[in-house]
Amino acid sequence: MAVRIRFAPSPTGYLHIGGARTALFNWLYARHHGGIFVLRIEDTDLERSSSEMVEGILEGLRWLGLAWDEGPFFQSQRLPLYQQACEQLRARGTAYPCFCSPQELESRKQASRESGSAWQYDRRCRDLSPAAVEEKLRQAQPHVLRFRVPEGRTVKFSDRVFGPIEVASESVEDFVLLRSDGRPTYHLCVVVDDVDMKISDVIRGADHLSNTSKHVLLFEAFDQPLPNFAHLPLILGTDKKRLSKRHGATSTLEYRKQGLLPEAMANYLALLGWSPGTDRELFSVSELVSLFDLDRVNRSNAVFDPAKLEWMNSQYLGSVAAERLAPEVKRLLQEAGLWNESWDAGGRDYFLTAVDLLKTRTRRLSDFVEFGRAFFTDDFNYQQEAVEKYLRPSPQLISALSELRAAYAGLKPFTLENTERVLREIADARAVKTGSLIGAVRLAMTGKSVAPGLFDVIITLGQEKTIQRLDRLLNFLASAPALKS
RNA sequence: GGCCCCAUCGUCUAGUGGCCUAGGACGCCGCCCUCUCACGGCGGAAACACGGGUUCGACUCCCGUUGGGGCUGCCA
Repeated sequence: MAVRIRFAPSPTGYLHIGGARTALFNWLYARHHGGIFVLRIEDTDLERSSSEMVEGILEGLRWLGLAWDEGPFFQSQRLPLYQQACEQLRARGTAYPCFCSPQELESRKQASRESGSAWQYDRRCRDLSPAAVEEKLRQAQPHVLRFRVPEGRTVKFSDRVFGPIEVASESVEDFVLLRSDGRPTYHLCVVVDDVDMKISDVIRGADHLSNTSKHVLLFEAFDQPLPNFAHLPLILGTDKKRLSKRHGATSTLEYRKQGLLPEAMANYLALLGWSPGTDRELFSVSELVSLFDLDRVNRSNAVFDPAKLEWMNSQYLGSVAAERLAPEVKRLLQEAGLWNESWDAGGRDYFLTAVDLLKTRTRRLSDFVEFGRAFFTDDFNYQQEAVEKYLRPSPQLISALSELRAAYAGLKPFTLENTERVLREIADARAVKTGSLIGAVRLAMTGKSVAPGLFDVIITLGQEKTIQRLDRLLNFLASAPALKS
């Protein structure tokens, strides 16, 4: 049987981490089995759905590289299909109109709660006489359509992750299929659509595990075979509560904004609830596709750990080619107003070298802008703590610096070896600790006490800029005698 | 409350009755490398929720307890 799977988000919220993981698992499963990945937007609750949310969800999926083969289909545009399905059920007697108003229901629910018993729809309208129903209908009494849950049944299905599940039909209530305004509900739509779209495997969050018994009953009512079900354990926040807006940046797109690489995100998400069974943790997307399958999906919920995600991102940042990072860094620099057009042309090599130097020291893309500022502009300040640490202006330091400046100005091949040799010689000759001199020069070059290897920085910046920056530091020292010594 | 599900280091996980004095990863701590930081390398602290069974033998199987999660909407 052809593998056809679907991701069916509801546009009542953004694509959060849990949704992204569900989408990823669906996508991986489809790719692994050479199947079709259908995207379906479940927007039957139109008050709470919005096109902005839809766009955000699509954007999130695109960012993660989860291309869909069919859709997006919108349930709001398939209403006739659901109406027709309802008529079918009605004709077969497996659905009935219910005239209880929300208020009535609420008060009865309240009453039963106060008496200490568990509430479930009391089926008051389940067995109204045909005449009574007709009369109420003629009076245009508002009503919903409910599913007639069979009695004395054990609903069974086998979940690919959770195994065999059995539920007594008594614990399933006569749920609503059609709202009083005629719009269908989720339970009806999923089943109708999964049948219509010939979905072979339903892979979704475990929050739907209990709902599945309703769906199984519906499939049966339509005389349709069950798809395979696979429920994914939920992703929880650090407080072990289900992930929600409350937990900060849970929108997937928010992570893009924070400088995450989509491949790192996908890699991290793949390992939440699934394991390849080996000690390896870093996988390319194509490796994930070939390794992934449902049989190694866990049953227990997982806590989302931002620290590990960030670590994984740093692994990708450090190992990926500078060319891959270039467009991302460019975007960030443009936003920061630091982008120089020449870096797309003659200055390309310089730009890529800078990216290479910085990438093992970054955990997020945004670090390129802050941590790497001195590579992209002359407009940087001397970090206060770096000044305090490396600029105790002793006569030796100052004369060593000016000697270095002079030596660098005349250095013929301005290479890594030469710049380092010269500096060390001067430090020795002036009885200045090499580390101190290096620290001071690093401050001159970057304004910071932390940076890539000094001589890498120097030869990347080039002779001219190196000298300019040494001059700037010398001026600073000359005009700042107030520094504590 | 009722129904369903889950339970290995703080977190993600490996483990499928003896290979476990429980392995890996993140985070944390120490050391090495070293011009700082990062990378990398080495080492350390850190877990089978509890109680009963079953078995020659349980992290692994069964039952119970506890804890956690989900559903219980004219949300999805």
